[in-house]
Amino acid sequence: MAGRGVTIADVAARAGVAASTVSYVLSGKRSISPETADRVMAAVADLGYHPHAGARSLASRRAGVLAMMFPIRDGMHLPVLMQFAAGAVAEARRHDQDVLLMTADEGPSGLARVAASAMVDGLILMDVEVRDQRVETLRRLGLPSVLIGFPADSEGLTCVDLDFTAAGRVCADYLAERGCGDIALLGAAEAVYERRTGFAERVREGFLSRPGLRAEVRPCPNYPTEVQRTVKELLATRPDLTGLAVHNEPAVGHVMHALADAGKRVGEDFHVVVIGPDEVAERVHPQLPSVLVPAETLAQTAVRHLMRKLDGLDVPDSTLIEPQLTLR
Amino acid sequence: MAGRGVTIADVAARAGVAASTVSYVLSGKRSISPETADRVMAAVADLGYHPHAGARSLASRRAGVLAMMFPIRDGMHLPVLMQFAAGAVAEARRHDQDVLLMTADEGPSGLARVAASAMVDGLILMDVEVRDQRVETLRRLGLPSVLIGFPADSEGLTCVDLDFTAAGRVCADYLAERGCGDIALLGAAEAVYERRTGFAERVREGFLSRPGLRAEVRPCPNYPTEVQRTVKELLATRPDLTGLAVHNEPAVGHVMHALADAGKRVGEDFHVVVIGPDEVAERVHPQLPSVLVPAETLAQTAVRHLMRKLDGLDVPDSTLIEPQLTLR
DNA sequence: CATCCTCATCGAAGCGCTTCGACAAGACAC
DNA sequence: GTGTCTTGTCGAAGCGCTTCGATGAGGATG
Repeated sequence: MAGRGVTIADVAARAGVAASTVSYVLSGKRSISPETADRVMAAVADLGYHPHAGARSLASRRAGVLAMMFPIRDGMHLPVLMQFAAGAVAEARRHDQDVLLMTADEGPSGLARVAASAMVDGLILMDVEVRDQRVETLRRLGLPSVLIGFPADSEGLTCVDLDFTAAGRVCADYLAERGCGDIALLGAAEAVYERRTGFAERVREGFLSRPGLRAEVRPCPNYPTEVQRTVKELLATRPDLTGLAVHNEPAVGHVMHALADAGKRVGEDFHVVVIGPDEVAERVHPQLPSVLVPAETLAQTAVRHLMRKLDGLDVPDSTLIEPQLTLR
Repeated sequence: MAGRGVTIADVAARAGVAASTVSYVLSGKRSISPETADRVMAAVADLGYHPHAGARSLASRRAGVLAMMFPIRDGMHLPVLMQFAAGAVAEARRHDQDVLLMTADEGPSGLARVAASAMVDGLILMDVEVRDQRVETLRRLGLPSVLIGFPADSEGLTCVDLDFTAAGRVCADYLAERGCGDIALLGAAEAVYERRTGFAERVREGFLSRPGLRAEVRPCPNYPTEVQRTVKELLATRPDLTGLAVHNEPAVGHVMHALADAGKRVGEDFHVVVIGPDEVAERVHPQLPSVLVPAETLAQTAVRHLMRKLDGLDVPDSTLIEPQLTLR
């Protein structure tokens, strides 16, 4: 009943077959008669057998483990990462894989280590930047991988990301439907723009793409006082503004405060929509509609793509996930 | 230079020694002459050798991997988990260990699986509850482990947690020092209290322990409208209240709003302190002081304790981490 | 100068699994 | 009844590493 120390030989002995037969029953790689298979499975259950992961990976050259490398860095929005991690683990388990956690500060050498030690079969790289050091190493290692985000040169890589253009567009649509003709997007902090120009650009593009609106995009710093100042300036220069999209998680609370100070009644004569995770939009007053990064879907997609690659199947080079608008 | 496929035999050949000698150089388990060691290390570097993790774990009965099982559940505060995860990975790497990510919904059978497959050497169980199903399995498996949180019966287990009593006390102290004589603690949602009575009790106890204050503790639901109602009721029944501690992350924004509605000027004639992560306290206006769960310290402590256990060393059964007050 | 240590190194066994080739035993054709 | 396929099973080799016992070369000792 206890699992510790039960080997395939024990199972074979109990079922009265050879060890290799047990292996074939478990992997299904050769046909085995139903009677034998039943006996083997019964023995497996009785003994609580689980194959030794190391032995298996040594013999089969498959570790049954995926690595997930995620960023730990200022300005990262942690809850989304966590949802992502949870989604990835759940999906990986459906494919009988486990997930090894790595952080970006291990850098390229971390990648080299797990690759060379055959510790993992594949890799998911989160929060990939336009110029990402790890990408070159990744190419060289030839370890199957999926990236979340797009590096400058995504040639030959498999990338998955939120469709930020669509996200921008969804926000503009939402505001337009509320009757706003004069709208603005309060963007991410400069630092984020610098790191990931592509993604900020795409949101801008989507936001400005709806015809018939006076729309503009402003970057916005993270510090509370500067958020307030930015909002005040915006309202001063655009007195007819009635709709605002905020794509800057830490700023949302302060934006709301500044709007209240300026006498705007959000949800009535003024409309705000957030691009960001649910918590941020829920924890302000009034609660706001939001376009969220569907972390779980992203994670699932990434893991599935990776599994397909491990199985030698084709996957699209680039996959964009539709944003979802949640009304509150 | 590429690492893939380089074996200990390759290193041995290049250094002109036996494979076992390479192994001893790398592990330090037998004395090797400096000259030989140098030659071996040079070969290792030249070839980019990393031992095959599976082979190593098979031969040495040590996987070099720690499992971290964390909860995915409503009401969990995700950012803290993430900080925790990051801290654990960082500390684990310092001990040359990797971290396998598991989620609580794998339950006891997940523990059995990783234990029996010798995939991990030890286990960190996060967010342990008073009545936790996994604890019994854990005892039976005999896998070295460290728990974050305290189950009802912690006999024979190694547990680490924030010192919640101290956290409650720190809040009361902060408010008292600001001249508040009449204070209250707005607690967590009922659900959390039900699951983890111990921890809520301890905060209460600490908060009420400071003599000379009129203090009370109220549970508080998560929904915005109910938060507002709770605050209103509180202010109505206790007109002289000038200090509030909030131990409920999603509620903080709404509490601030309700206080503003009631004409309280936070930071001036009224004081608020948060028990929770930095982000929550930073993203409201005005920013609030907070007592944070020192996730990183907790994670480090947990990993260190686990490593000591793996090395057969003694660790205290129970460790309480001091809370930290951050002023803003 | 023979004896006994110590130190550095080697060779071989074995960890638990997968996989390849071999091989009986039927099933089928002729 | 001989020959040819399948089908189900077995035995053995080998994955890359650690570890144990053995060995040989010097030093120290008497």
